[in-house]
Amino acid sequence: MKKLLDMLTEEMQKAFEAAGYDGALGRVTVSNRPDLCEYQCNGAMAGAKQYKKAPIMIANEVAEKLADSKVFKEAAAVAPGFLNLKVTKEFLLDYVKGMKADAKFGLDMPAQPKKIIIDYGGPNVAKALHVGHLRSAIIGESVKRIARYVGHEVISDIHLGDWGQPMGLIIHELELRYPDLPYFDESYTGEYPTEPPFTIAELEEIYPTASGKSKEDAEYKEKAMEATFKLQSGVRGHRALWNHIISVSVADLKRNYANLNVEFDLWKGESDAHDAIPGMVQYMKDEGYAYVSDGALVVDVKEETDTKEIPPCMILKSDGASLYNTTDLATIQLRMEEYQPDKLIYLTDKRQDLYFEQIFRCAKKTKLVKPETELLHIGFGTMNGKDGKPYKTRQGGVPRLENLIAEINEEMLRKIKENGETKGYHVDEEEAAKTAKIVGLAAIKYGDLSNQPAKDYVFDIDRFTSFEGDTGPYILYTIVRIKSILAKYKEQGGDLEAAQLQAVQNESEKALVMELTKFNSVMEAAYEESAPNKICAYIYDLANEFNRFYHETPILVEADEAKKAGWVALLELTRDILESCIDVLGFGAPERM
RNA sequence: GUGUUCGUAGCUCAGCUGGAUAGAGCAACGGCCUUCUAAGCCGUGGGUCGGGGGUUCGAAUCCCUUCGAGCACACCA
Repeated sequence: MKKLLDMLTEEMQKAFEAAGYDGALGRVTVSNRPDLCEYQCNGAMAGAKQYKKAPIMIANEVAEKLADSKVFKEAAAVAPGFLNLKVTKEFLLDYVKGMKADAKFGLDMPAQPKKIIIDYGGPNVAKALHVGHLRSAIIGESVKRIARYVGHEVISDIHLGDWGQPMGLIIHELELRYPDLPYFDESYTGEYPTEPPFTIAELEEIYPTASGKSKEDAEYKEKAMEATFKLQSGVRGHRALWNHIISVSVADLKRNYANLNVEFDLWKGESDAHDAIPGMVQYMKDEGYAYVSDGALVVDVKEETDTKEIPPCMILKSDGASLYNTTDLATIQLRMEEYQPDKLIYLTDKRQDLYFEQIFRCAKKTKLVKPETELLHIGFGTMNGKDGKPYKTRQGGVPRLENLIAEINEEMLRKIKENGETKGYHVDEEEAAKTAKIVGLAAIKYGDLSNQPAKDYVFDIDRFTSFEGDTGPYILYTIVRIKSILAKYKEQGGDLEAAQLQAVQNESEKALVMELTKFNSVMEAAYEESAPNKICAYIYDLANEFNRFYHETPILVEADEAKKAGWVALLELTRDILESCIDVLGFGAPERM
C-alpha cells in the first residue's frame, strides 16, 4: 500500500500541474495546526519566487482544481499561502480498511530484500553482564527486529569477546588453583572430562582476581601471556579448558539474554577470526595496501575530502601481534565469504565512532567488502545516573545487569500488589510475579529506546517504575484496556471476525484513525534511520489518541450494533498495531495488569 | 590543538529535509470513577529555544561567530 501522505501528495501534485505549476511543490504534510485542518501543503509559498506571484494567488488557483476531489473534502487557501486540507470520510475509511486487511498494516515489502548481519551484545566470556551491555542488547535487538519486520533477512551475531589476554589470565589462575587437572599435564593424551571443573560463579570471580594479580605481579602476567600463547597456538589441554570456559559462559549468557527477550542467531566470537588472520594480513601486504610505519603494519584510510585527521588503520602492532582491528577485519572477510551480506551493522558505544570509520574505510579500500556493501556503525550514548554521570550502584561499582533487572521487577511487583489492594481485587501471587516481569522489561526497554540511540540518557529507576506518562507501562496499560474490551465483547456474544470498520463518527475517533494511518511511514523511517525511538514516539501518540477516544466513547453499551462492531474493529486494529510495535521494540504485553 | 556530538519549561526530553500560537512527560495546582482497568481523561500556571550576527516573505531548524559541556584523536577494546 502507498503511504497516506504520498497519496495525498500525488493528488496535490496533479492540482499544481493542472494549475500550471511545478508538481514538485505539491508536498503534503500532517497539519501542525490541527485546529484548522488535518493536512497541509506549503508549496504555494515555496513557489512564489519562482513564478513571481503572490503565494495566496497560487494557493487559490490550486485550491480551485481540488474543488471536486474525491480525496479532499476541503482545500482552503489561507494567507499568506497555506493550503489547508481535510480528507473525505470515504477516503480515510478505504485506507484503514486496506490496512486491516494487510498482515503488515499497509507496509510494503522491499523489492530487493537485503541480507543483513547485525553485530551487537559483544559480552566477554567469564565476565558478568553489567549495565554497559544493556544498551547494546536493547537497541541491537530492536534494530534487528525492525529490519526483519520491514522485510529484510537479518542474521544476528553476539560476537563474544572470547580470545586474547583475559583467557590466558583465567587459564593461568586455574592452573595455580588446580595444578592437578589433566589440562595442564602436557603428557596427557586421554580424553578430557566432559564436565567443566568450575561453575559460572567461580569463573566470574576468577577473572577480576587474575586481572588484579597480573597488574601487581610481573611474573604472573608473564605466565598468563604464556598461557594465552599456548591457547592461541592450539595446545590441546588449553583448548579443552577454554572450551569449558566458553560453554559455561554461554549457558549463563543465554539465560541472561533470554530474560531480556534478546536472541542471537550466531554465537560466534573473536576466536573464530583467529585462523583467518595470517591469510588476510598476507593479502593486504601482497596487494600493497599495507605498509610498515613506526614498526607497525598499517593501511592508510585518509581521503581527499577529509576535514579532520584520520589516523591510518593499524593491522599489526610493532611487535607483530594482532589487535582488535585485525580481528574485526578478518571477521568482516569471513562474514562476506560465508554469508555474502549486503549490509553489516555494528552496535557499540559511540566513543568508537572514529575506530569504525577507520575499519570501514579499510575494509572498502582493501576490497574485503564490495563497493556497494553497506557498513553501518550505530554508536549509542552512555546510560547515566541521576547525577548525569555513568550509571553506578549506590556503592559506586558497575551494577550487574541481573541485579538491575531484579530491582525493577521487585518494584513493579510491589506496585501491582498495591494497585490490586487499593482497587480491591484479588491479585494472584504467581500471575502478579509474571506480570511484574513483563511490565518491568517494558519499563527498562521503553525507557532506553524512547531516547535517540546516540544520546546519553538518564536511567532513573524511580521514573521508569513510576509508570506515568511516556513510559512502557503506559503503553502496556493501553493495550490491556483494549484487550479487556475485546474480551468482554466476545463474552457478550459479539463476533470479532464479522466486525467491519465504519466511517469515523467523531473527532477523537478521526484523530485515532489518522494516527493509525501513519504506521507504514513510521516503521519505514525507523528502519532507514535505525531509530527505534521513532516507534516509541509513535505508539505514545497512538496510545494517547486511543485513550482520548476511549474516554469519550462508551463502546460496549452502544445500542447500534453496526456502530459498535465498527469500533470493535477499530480497537482490534489499534491493538494489533500497538502489539506489532512493541514486538519490534523487543517486549510484549500481558493480558491483564 | 584538531575533529565530533550537544546546549529548548524547575527536572527529563520531542520538535522530520525552515512555515501559521515552540510541544510532551515529571513536578505544582484544579476538575472527572452508579458506565468498557482512574497505571486513565480534561484543564491552569511555567520558555530571552546558551549569547550575538547573517540568509529568508518566514529561523529552535540553514550559515558565520562566541560562550559552555561531553566524547574521540595509531601499537587498548
